[in-house]
Amino acid sequence: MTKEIEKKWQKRWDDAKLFQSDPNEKEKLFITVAYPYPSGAMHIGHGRTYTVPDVYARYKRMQGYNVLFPMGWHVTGAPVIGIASRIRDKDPWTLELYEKVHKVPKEELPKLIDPEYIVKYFSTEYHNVMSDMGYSIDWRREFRTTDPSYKKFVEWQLKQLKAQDLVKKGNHPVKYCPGCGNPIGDHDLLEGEGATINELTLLKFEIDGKYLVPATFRPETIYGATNLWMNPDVSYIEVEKGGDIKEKEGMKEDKNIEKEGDMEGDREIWIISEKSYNNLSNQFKDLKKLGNINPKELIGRFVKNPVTNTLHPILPASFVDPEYGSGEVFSVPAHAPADYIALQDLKNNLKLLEEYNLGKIVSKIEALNVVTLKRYSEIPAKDVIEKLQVKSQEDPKLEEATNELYKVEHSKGIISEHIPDCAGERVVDARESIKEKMIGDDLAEVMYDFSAHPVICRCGTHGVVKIMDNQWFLKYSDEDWKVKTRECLAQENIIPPEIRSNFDYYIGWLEDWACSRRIGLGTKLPWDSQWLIEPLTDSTIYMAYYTIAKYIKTMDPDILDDEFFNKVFLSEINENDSLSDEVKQIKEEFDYWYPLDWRLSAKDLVGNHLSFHMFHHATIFPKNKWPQGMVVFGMGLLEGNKMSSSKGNVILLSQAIEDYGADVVRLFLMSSAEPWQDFDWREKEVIGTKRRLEWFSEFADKIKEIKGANININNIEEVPLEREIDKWMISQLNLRIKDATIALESFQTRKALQDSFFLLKKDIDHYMYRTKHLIETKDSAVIYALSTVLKTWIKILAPFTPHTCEELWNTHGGEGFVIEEQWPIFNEDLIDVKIEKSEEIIQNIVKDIKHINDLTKKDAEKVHVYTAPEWKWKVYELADEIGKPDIGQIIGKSIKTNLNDNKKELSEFAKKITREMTKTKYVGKVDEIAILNNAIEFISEESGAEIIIHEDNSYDPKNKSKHAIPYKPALYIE
RNA sequence: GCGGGGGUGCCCGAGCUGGUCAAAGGGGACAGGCUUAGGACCUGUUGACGCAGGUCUACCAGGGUUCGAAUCCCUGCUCCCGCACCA
Repeated sequence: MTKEIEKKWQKRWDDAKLFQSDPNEKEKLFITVAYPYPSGAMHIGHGRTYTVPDVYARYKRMQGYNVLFPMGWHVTGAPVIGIASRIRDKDPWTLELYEKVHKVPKEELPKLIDPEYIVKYFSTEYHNVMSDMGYSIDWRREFRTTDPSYKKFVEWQLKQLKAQDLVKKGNHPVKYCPGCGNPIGDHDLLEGEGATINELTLLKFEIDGKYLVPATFRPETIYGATNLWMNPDVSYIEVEKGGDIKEKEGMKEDKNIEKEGDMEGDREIWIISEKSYNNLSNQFKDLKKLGNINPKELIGRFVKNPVTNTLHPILPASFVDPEYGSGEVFSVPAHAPADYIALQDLKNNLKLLEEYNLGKIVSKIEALNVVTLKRYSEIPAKDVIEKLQVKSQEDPKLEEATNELYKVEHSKGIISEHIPDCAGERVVDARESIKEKMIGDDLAEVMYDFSAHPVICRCGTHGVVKIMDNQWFLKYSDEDWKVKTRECLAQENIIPPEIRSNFDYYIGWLEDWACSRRIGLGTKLPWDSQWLIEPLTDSTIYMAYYTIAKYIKTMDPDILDDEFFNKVFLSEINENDSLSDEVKQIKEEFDYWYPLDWRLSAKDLVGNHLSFHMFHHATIFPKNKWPQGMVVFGMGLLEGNKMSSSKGNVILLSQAIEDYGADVVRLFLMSSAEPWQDFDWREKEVIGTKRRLEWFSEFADKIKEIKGANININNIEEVPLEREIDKWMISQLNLRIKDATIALESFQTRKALQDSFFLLKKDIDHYMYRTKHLIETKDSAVIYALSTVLKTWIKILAPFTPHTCEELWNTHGGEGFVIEEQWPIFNEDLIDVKIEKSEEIIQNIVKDIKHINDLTKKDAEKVHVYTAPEWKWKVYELADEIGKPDIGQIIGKSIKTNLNDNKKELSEFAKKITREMTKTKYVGKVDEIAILNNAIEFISEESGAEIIIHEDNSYDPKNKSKHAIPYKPALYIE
């Protein structure tokens, strides 16, 4: 039933072309949300992301804006290539994922061996589910990022950047699988997820004209080296470096290329572990394998320290990992707990000392201090080992000791006085300068390694760090560009505001970005066709493309040259231009919609997509075309756990629509959290949402029942309202409209619904409960109030639950589409705090009577009510004017204005009011007698007692009337 | 480490430009009403104490500012997120 209704309205909107937005005389609003990368089916997390802009778009249309809400598909990139090949290889994990989680039908599955088919299949899936959700998208502008005309657009953009000298050539390390011959991301890994690439410095220790090349994070500790470690049980090899220089050609082409050590060096022979060759050969491409070396022949011999020129012995150590670095370690016992303890172990290992005849050498080794630390001795490694009671090389606490010391030295360490050149410098600074100097003097090289081993590709091969060279980069490090981008940020609205400092941070932090790739779907670099444009780079200013997509999609791509895009996007129209009518129209459309008003996107894209978006707009477009606003989204949880397709912890959006209907899904997603917060899909609460929406649908029937006739919201019979409770209902309605409107203005969908749906529903419940004794009488004021509420309510909820609202609108006499109605405008005059107060007074009296009944364990038969006399109101007003609970002032002024002859009574009450005024806000005098009389039936019914309202205290046996306070009548219960 | 954001009642979560906050709303639990019955709906209870509408203790911990702090300031503890070549 629900489904039919939803389909019906979707078709009617479509037939009426409601969401096809073209330039007109109205004020425009252009909103986009990150276009999806369709490599899988849409789940409820995506549902939230795309519902928010739809709600906002619908809301703004009702406010009279001409809203453009388009959608496209970001299909460029590498992941689908991997997915396709895994499906081709019948990888069981992938097959199960696509069959069970993404629910791809059996007959479609084999077709997913084609990456193009994958994105086609899922972008169609996305399109269909978005339609089922009722999104108000202008589908005429739909496109994929592999469309020929889009490629032309991307090419134009890159050429713009190149012309502005914002593109350069360089090298970059990536995770790489030698087996597949491709770079690999985390999602391509069997093992080693989360491993990062660390930069190490490889130092050259000379022996016989060859080099041992241990790598380190801490080149400054070279001054504290005492020996080298090699693992006698590992195979080592000799490699020739720098013999072949054919790769130097690239440098001639581009003089801007940074000086790279591995290209400069002369021919050298290095000794490294056989296992590290795999990794190093991908970073130094001029590395050539020579012969094997027996480490046992080297142990006991001496190498030369590249900086101090001292000679260090080579010693055996089992802890040396042949896969890490070069499979060699230089030992700094003063500052590395592992080295310190390994040395201790060796000193005590007489057998080993004898085997290599090392006794004399080892006994002479003394730890050398490099770094001074407060509260540590000259040999901090020893301090830490003793503190944590590390027993041996094998002790697991050794790692903890190492981490602790590395951290402290990094953050607090100062280079000791006896170290030449950098004495007194902070460790962080000295580390950089020493590294730079050594590299400059050809005494060191930069190398990369994973933070954790092993890293294994899905194909089973061990991954390596490969230097991709002759890469193209966008110069996000360029200071002028950063300045412009910050300007762009400064003029944007950022929601939530806390994110602004994040953006600022990222703009500063971003360095040059590799914008070219070897594999994936995408556009070729216009000036270097061996490279594809990286998929974040091709999606920075695509919002501009939406504005003209409906025209250029069908145009011959050859026409779409630089001149065309320059005219459309960058030129000012003037009389002399000989633009064709077509180009002119396209340009006018772009100028109408741009700048973009709102860009919505997920939180994790702040550091890349969204920042790039600002970078590119800032440099390509003039200021008046810069984006105006950004809304950043939180994540989705499922029953408290993080949603993840790859772990199977998702509910597909199509499934949710099937189970609950689009409107329930929309309502839940919009009401359970604000867009930037994480929402949690809990089935129990979804069901609760469903019930409440049903209640809303049935509300009209309830009114009909009271009225005993059909309601026609187009023709509500107006009745003047006399009773407070009826005015109260209208007051609440206006209050809820007001709060919801303000909330929606800043995308607070949750607050908007909280006010306009959940709290308003409570108000209605209350009102109907409160007027239940009137309902049988077909009270015309009640019917009027409820009908008015219904009519407004349907409108307010229309952006959230559009199908339900259209249906209700349609079946209760509404004309046309409800989403074409004017958004309700609240009437400030009808929001009356005094009315609210009077209802509070009634509720409090009922509560108090019940409370007293409970305490006295008796049921009241008669309740006498006494209201506060005039002078007490005056005192309250006076206190309110003073504004703070200053008893002296309140009493003083009260006496001065002669409010009561009985000074004692006056001061007693003044004391009371100082306490009261911090609890209850003074909103002006209300006619308590009238209020009470209007509610006397209700109070009597609720309390089960006879209510007697006294205008004076002629009957007051227990002298209770003196307790009466404004807003708080005194009670005497019999 | 760098950067950002948090810690609220059984749970989730609002409030946080200081007083109307014992603290919204939802979920759960309990009681009552409606009803043949109810997981549906409505009403109420859900920190402690109190035989007259009140009092006390409370918003991570400790300190401070203030007539007054969940809300402002300092200190500590603790949790979450991002840190790149990837959408």
